[in-house]
Amino acid sequence: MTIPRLLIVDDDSEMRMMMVTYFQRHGFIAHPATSEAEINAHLAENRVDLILLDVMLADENGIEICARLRSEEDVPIILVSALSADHQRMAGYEVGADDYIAKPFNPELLIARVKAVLRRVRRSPSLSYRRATSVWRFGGWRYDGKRDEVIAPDGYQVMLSSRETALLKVLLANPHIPLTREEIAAALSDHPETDAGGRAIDVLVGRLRSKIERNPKAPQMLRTERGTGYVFACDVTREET
Amino acid sequence: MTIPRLLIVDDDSEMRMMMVTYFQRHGFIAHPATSEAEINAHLAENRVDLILLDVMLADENGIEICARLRSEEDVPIILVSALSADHQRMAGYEVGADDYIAKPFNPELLIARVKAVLRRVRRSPSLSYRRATSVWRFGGWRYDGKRDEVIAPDGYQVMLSSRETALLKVLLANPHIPLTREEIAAALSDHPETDAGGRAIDVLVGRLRSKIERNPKAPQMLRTERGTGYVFACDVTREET
DNA sequence: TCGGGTTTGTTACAAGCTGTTACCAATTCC
DNA sequence: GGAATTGGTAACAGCTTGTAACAAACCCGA
Repeated sequence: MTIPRLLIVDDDSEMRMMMVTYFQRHGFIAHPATSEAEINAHLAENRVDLILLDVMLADENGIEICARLRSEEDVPIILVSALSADHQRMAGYEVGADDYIAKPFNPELLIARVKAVLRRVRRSPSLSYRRATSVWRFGGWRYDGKRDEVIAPDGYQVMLSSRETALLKVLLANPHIPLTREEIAAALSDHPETDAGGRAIDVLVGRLRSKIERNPKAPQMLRTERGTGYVFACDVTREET
Repeated sequence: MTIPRLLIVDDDSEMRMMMVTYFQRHGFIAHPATSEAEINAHLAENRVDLILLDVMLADENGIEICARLRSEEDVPIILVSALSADHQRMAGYEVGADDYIAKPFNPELLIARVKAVLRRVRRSPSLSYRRATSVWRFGGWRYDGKRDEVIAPDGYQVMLSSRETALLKVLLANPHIPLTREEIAAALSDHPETDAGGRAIDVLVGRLRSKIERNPKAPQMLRTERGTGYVFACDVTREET
């Protein structure tokens, strides 16, 4: 039995890190996130068994995020919220949450409920959830997630390294959404903090550009958002297979 | 989608019948019960999708009943109780309950939570019993565990060494799950530590690739997860024989 | 028991991947 | 305009992986 992988989504950094370390101490693999973009970025590259989602994020609504995730994913979601009125709980269950836990919560009870949901899911010998990789199209390009093939508009295949592919997946999961280097690094690696300081992401972006941009000097798709990070300025369609 | 069948267990007859009729009005099939004996009798004759079990029965303990049921059945159980202290809830989750709802409860919320559990159950394909399945299929290939035969998509038989076969079996048992060299070594041998240091797994993987990959230089199934190990990126089905 | 073929692990080397650094260009801010 | 900040990228070094070649171990029939 593999170790359960959780994604902890909360915009209060203290609470977020508290939960992450608490779960890690109890034998889970736990990653932090703060926004829908980060969730998507993380799901694009990582296996996740369960998402603990705070309902009140800075300027996003956990209920809506939950609804959107559920409309395409099957990943278990437990909503966490200071709002404990019945109608608010109902709203959570209606968008497909597996459980709804009120803050403040008893940490042990939280773990028990997480385990209860995981137990139910784990019955099937299925693997951890990972965003369905099928075929993606963007600006004439084609990425086949199953074969890991990137096909240029002219039909030729382009070879990407695994890291470049991972970056591409993160970008495809967040078209038109500016991503900071930190967000990208967090989605790409299991040790988000180690990447701090270096220019690894910049170089990686440069390498991907050199392979998928017609003119890497004037990137059309993988654009720089000066002072912020990068944006994948390209419409993306996902094809079910 | 069939109509969910519930079993309502409560010794307070008014509460019991209230719940039964309430659920029936909301499109469920609901049967009443009052004791462990009745539960067993009902389970012996009927399909049940979920049991709503009151924790405090006349002279029986819902927690213990839940534990006993769980030890032999996989039926979802939601505990209902006037006891709402954290340690009492914990006790419920510990014996395998899927949820624990305090009395008095909001009926709508109860239905929402029942649905949440049922949704999860439906989704996960029913556990396939460990029958002696000996034929596996993966990406056009066929592996007959009984005869130890590996048949290529073109119908030709490929000869694998025993070690290669063992590796294949490990991979077939863990499709889509990244395995470290250590995990593979541990699964293959009884002396995991002896393999440390060497490149035995790498070479073994290379040899298997050369036999089952169409293009061993660009493996489709037995992929490398750089920095981690290997993944069998291939859907696997087991055939009953 | 011997002798050949087969299987398996080890080693060594080549190739490829990735992060870091350093330097330069572009942009922004006074 | 000039300084400061930010981003691009070439070059490099360290590390990981693939695999050929070799040797030891194993198997099996004569």
